[in-house]
Amino acid sequence: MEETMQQTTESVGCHQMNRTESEGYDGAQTLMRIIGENLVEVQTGTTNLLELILSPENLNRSYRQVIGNDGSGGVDKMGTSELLPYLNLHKDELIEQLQKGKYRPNPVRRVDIPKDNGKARQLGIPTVVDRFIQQAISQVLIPIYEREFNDNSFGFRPNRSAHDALKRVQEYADNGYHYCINLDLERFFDTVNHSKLIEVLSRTIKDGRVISLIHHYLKAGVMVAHKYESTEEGVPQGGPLSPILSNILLNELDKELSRRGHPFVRYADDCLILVKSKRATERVRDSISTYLEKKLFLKVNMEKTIIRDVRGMKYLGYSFY
DNA sequence: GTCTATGCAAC
RNA sequence: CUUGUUGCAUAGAC
Repeated sequence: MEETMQQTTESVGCHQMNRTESEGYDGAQTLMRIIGENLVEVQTGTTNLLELILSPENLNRSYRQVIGNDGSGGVDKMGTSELLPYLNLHKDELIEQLQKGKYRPNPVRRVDIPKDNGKARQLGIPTVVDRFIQQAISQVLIPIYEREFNDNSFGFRPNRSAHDALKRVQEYADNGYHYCINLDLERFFDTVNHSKLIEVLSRTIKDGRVISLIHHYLKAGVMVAHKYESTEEGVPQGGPLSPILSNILLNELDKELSRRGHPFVRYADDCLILVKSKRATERVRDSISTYLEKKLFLKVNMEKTIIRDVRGMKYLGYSFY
């Protein structure tokens, strides 16, 4: 075990780019330190973001996260156990391709899993190497976007739990917001509009190479029973990068709700809008639905979008009473 | 405070 | 070869 970790540090942490571009490498090191220690001062407009993603520290963290997540209880860790040998052989080539914008992600693997309600959830599972790279991207985007995200957004974010979200709903309810609209976005992950997401990303991320890499991940396609299918929309359910991408897009919804003065609580795609009067509920529901469809290109499921008194409302697995 | 390992939950 | 992010709990090592 300890030997494996030692190997890890050497293989993933070893940096061949250091020889050819020591200046860029040192810059990345510095940026890494700034992001880690002081979120406020990092310049998101940097064009050095890719170097930050490919820095040894970030890649090491990414490796350990990907390995650690696999159910390594004992028997089945075949997928991730192959990552270290692969990186030992190909990491220089991999990093070079990523730097030159030549890297092409592999299609995701389609796996259907049954949901509670009997329907199937379609997972899109990237290869271990792509999970590794996506994790590295995610780790750099998280501190950048944590500053931009809304205080009422709770899903997929560090130091924020579903319980925190419920407490926030309770606070609003106690302050006179007795009615709520529970928006249901139809197959949200599968219907994310690539152009819109890239547009929103580009406002903050100024390193075109990173934008391009993420775009390639969105378009990587999917293998369904040994047949390739292109992906024109959606983010893969199962990619390490997908949670933050979903929050980046839905942060636009948060901003719109704030602009209109509507209190809300959002956990991933599960959004609760709170209003004081019953009469306002349908008007708000309809205008926000129009916004989601026209501006964010997301479909609202009107049948499953429920309006009711907060008391008795079921949210994030709990009921209010 | 950092880090391993189980287990549960939300989406 | 059922993936992912996040949170909580328990045990243990510094």
